Amino acid sequence: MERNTRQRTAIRDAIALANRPLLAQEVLDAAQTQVPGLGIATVYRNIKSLVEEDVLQEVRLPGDNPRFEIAGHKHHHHFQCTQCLRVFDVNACPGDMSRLAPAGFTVENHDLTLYGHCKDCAALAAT
Amino acid sequence: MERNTRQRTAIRDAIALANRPLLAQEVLDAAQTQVPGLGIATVYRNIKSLVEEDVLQEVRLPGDNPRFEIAGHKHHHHFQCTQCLRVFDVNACPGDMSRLAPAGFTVENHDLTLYGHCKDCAALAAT
DNA sequence: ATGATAATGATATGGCATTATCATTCAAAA
DNA sequence: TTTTGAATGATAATGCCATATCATTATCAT
Repeated sequence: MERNTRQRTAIRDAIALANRPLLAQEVLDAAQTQVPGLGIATVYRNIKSLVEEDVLQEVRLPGDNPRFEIAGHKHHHHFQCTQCLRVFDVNACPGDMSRLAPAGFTVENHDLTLYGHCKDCAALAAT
Repeated sequence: MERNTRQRTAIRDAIALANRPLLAQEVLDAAQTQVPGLGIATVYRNIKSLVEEDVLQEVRLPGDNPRFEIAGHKHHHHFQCTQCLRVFDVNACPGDMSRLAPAGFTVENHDLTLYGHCKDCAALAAT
């Protein structure tokens, strides 16, 4: 992955513009609007190299396949809409979690996932 | 699954005694101490029916296969040791998460996973 | 204790995400 | 513009978890 191809650019841009973590399939769908013939293998290849280059970072949610977002965001969490299943960033954190763990356990990190209805789906449900 | 077999009992007991969520493979390992010839297919079959009967409930952690614990516990979260990879219950919760979500989003539920060293691994690391 | 049949164990199969293969295309250095 | 090999796209192969299959075993109502 040393050359700048239309495909690679479309993949990186699709993830950057989405502003939320995308599944490999979502990346393919989004990037195909720029490069119609784009193949899924190219998506996986470029995601992998972009993660190795720290341009992207992997986001894992319980029970789901990996999603990818632009790396470098400060500590944050995620929200998954139970309706459309899309995942969004949550730029907030309840704070220190050390006190929650049982005695003798040391807490180094944490993951928080919120579930509910996203703005779009909540608006639809309200009608 | 209408008969009480040694296998079914061993599987349910193994999960109950572990007092933490177990992977199918961990259930097999634990239950085989009671029923040496136990097969993995029987573990999957019984876990499935015990979940349908609400005796067990599934626990999903980011990036991991399903684990299973006795159902009916009150709202709680989980801790995964980054050393031994075992998962433990955390009987605590930071509380209401509604305020964390972006405007327009409604929060109905949440999952929290703590990462660090469990009591056993922390003790070993301290030596 | 016996018989009907549910459950088991070994293993083949399925499902699905990801990776490997390879002929072809195309980026970019000269 | 030519050249070269990295990247692509189509698809086969892989890996892993879970389920299906089926001959055998064992539960439990009678």
